Amino acid sequence: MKKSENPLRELGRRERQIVEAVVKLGEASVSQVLEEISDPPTYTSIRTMLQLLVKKGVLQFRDDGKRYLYKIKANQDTVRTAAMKNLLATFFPGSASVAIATILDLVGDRLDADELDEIQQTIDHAKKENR
Amino acid sequence: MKKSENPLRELGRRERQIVEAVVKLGEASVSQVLEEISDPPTYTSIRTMLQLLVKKGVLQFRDDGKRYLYKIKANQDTVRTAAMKNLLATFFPGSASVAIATILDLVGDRLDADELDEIQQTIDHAKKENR
DNA sequence: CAGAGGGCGTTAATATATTAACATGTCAAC
DNA sequence: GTTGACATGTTAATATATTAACGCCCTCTG
Repeated sequence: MKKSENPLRELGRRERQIVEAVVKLGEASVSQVLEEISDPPTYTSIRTMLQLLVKKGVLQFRDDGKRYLYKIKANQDTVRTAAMKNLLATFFPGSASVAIATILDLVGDRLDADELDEIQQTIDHAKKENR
Repeated sequence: MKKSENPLRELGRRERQIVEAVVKLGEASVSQVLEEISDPPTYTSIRTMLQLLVKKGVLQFRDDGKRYLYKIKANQDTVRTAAMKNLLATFFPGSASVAIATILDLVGDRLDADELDEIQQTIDHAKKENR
């Protein structure tokens, strides 16, 4: 099967939806994926897709007692970074600050002081790097 | 055709790729989309997809002399925000700071002082809001 | 132990996405 | 004025994604 820098971009609608569910859950059974999806097909269909995605090399699975648990094959961080990179290039070309503003806007209230501090530190760090 | 909060999520592989190209370019002709895509099919194929996407209500087009220019139908900001929201929920569940750190990491060197200041101001603003 | 619930393996049918051929039209250059 | 580049309209073939049926195997429970 074909290998890509960003396997997530090579997928169809449903495939993508399922992979995203798995990524979000970290590691998931068929049932969990089923619950995660808002407009799900049958249990069997999801299972077929998961198998297909394994065959394509996007997911991997392991035995957990009597059922399987699926997770993404590539490194989590790699996938995250690739996804963010793509998003920036597509929706926020050359304006990191706008992207960050959008995040802050989205997170809104649910942002506690600790997280804000973490972000502040990250910024400070970037400033030093850039000096 | 069906309408969705986030039309980008309803698309197949190629459809998505094409829409992303259009979004990135803001407004684009068939040729421009063709150039934007790394592994493009024929000119005619892209044209068919663009037409289909118009029929689906994802894109709109207008006459520009002898050719058409396509752009996304929904509001740009809405699309941006929806895309970011989805990315956060999927890849950075509950960790806005990690997402921001990832951005800063990605942007890296290409980040000039002005942009850093803008970001800083955004953070400051968020801090006040949150007090 | 019979039956229900839940899981997997295999295979097939269907829907949709994807690619592209063919016919036409326009404009600019030779 | 004829040719070539580039554009569109229409229609069809093909590939792929998507859905799901069917059969079998466990394990729990009445």
